[in-house]
Amino acid sequence: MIHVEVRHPRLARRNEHPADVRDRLLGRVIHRVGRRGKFLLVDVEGDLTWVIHLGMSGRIELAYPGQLEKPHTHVVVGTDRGQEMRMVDPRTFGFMAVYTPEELARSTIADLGPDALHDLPPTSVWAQRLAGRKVAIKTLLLDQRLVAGLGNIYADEVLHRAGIRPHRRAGSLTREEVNRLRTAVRLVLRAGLRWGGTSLGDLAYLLPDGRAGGYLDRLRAYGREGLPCRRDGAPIERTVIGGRSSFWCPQCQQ
DNA sequence: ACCTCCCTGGCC
DNA sequence: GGCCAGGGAGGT
Repeated sequence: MIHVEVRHPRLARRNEHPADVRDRLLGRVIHRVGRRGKFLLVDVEGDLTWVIHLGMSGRIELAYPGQLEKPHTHVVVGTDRGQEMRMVDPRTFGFMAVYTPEELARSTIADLGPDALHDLPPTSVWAQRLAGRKVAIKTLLLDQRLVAGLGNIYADEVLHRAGIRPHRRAGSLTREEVNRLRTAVRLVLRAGLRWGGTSLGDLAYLLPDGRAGGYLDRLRAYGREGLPCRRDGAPIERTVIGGRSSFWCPQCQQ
């Protein structure tokens, strides 16, 4: 059984009535915790789905009541087991929502694509969905409706691994390139997980035990403007695509 | 298929 | 002071 205290109403903004987050979860039992892409999906007693997204700067901590709270602790979830879950989010781009089945079906969660790690579509499906599209492939990789889970860092890493320029029109990719892209998604995400994810300089993201993830030192493109490409030594370039910084190698990415 | 906005904090 | 930042939605 849980009880929720939402201290910053902005984090409950996705519910029509922000108080629903507290009221609908009060005294309920959690049945199952799942994930699709970057969305945490929790099945709650009473046919409710509790959706949690960390946005850019959100993190979840476990603590015991009374332990010193970090700044920007905006939601506290108490349990009958003593431990509490705290959502800390300086920029408040994260959110929590509690949906009925009807609300869930109307929400953007319903449009989420297959999870990039566990339900990666076959190359033929990728090819179909890319065909005729004029949008930059980088933009499409970030569109969670195609495949759910890639963010700005991993999109750049995937494109570097696949040897494809981020500005390429999605529809211009050959079957061979689509296949390389799909393979790269698996490789890059698994490597990222194996190394504990990408903790950047600000250490906003850390592993649950407080250590920094080690993938930053293994990045091949993201954040490496002017540094030598780890495949061929050419200096990595930075451009803006769809409003997001994009890093790529002008030599090994076509 | 683009832009802008939502926020706070860190860095130059 | 201005610029930048792991994301996503909404409007043109």
